[in-house]
Amino acid sequence: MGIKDRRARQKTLLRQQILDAARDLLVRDGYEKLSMRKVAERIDYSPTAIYLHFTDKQDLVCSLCDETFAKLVRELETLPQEFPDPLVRLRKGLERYIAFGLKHPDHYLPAFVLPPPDDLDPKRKQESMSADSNGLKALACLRDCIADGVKARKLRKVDPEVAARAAWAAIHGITSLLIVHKSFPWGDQKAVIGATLDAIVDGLRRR
Amino acid sequence: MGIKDRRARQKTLLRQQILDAARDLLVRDGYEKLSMRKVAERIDYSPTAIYLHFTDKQDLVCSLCDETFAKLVRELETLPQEFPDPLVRLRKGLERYIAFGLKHPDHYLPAFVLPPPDDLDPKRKQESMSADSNGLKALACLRDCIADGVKARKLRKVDPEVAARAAWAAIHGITSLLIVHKSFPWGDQKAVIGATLDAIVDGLRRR
DNA sequence: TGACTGTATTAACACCGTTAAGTAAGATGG
DNA sequence: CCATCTTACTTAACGGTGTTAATACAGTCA
Repeated sequence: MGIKDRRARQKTLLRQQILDAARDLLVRDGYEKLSMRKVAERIDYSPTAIYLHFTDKQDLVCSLCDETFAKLVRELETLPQEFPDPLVRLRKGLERYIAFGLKHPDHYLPAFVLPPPDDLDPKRKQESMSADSNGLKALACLRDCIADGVKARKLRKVDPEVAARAAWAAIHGITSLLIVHKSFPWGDQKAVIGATLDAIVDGLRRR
Repeated sequence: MGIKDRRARQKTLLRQQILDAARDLLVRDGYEKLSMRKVAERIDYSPTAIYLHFTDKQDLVCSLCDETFAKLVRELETLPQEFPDPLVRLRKGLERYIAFGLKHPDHYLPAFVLPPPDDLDPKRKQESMSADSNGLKALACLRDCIADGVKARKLRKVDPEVAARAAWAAIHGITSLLIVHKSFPWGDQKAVIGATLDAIVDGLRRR
């Protein structure tokens, strides 16, 4: 039954072609310029062909985002072996998160900043935020890091779940602001980033 | 020469009508549903009539945002007399900022979260981010509060400008995430907000 | 060979922001 | 009072969007 296989292979291949084209457009022209028609044109298919692989534009963008999440997670997962000390690991992890966002703004934007187009479809919501999604994996890295720090008595006895969300909020804040309001008079960007990181780490450090 | 006056009055009146209609649509149906045509329909004018009062959609939305900023600033400016102690004032101010965002998500979204549609026109950028804009006034409140705290030796000797931006980033992070990812499993929202505020305030407190 | 299956296309719908051209009413100057 | 001129406004249209329905066309299987 190799025929079905070949069909499936071709299908996933085209799917990846679509994803690649969309990502290209995203990186090159920015988020608001991305359109189904342009993606289709780039791969020499009719616009409707995309709908055989993605239910709609949001689905396409979500798939892109998931690839992005996966990439971010891959960068964060190696942290424990790189930095055994939970304190420096925390710092480095936060730094790496911000750097990732600033390096891939057009991925960060749809994944974290922009509101999901329709708040109505609950199926997709669950799916895009399910427990094993890459989106939550990244947060889990942070949570584990904090939990380790608490265990090692280097951090205060906080609820790692809550503290991770708060820390995430803070680094998301600086990341998204720097991306979205590029022309804001930030002064020394690195200083602002540093101050944010200091606040987070100092706020959690045991004293 | 009352005629010119009356004309001008009518003009600003219609302008305000447009703004009100747009705000209504924004609050009622959310940001992505806002369209020039719907605004026009709501005030019984043709879509193009709006262009006599606003150069384009971005201009309209920016004007809405500015009204929003003004409202926020009004809520923040009274803080010094309400809370003389810089430490509690800082805390209350941050709380109030977050509450404002959560209470008016459809104002907060275009004003702070969403990317300005085109990054090309430098004139409007300067205008919307000029030193005396309401957007910067809010940040100035925060900066002054921190500066007061440093002077009163209640806060560490930080650069108020940098610290204010970092603190802003943090509260913007939690505010925007709560708005944009409403269905995220936040657990106890208040706990996360509290943890963020604790981190900011504790990070700045003198010890 | 004929029916079936899945892939891809064309045409169309209902929107969108925005512009160009035209209209009609009211103010102004003679 | 009439002609002109200004201003407010509308209609029609352009080029774009996401998405759907109907259709053609290939390859697979009985």
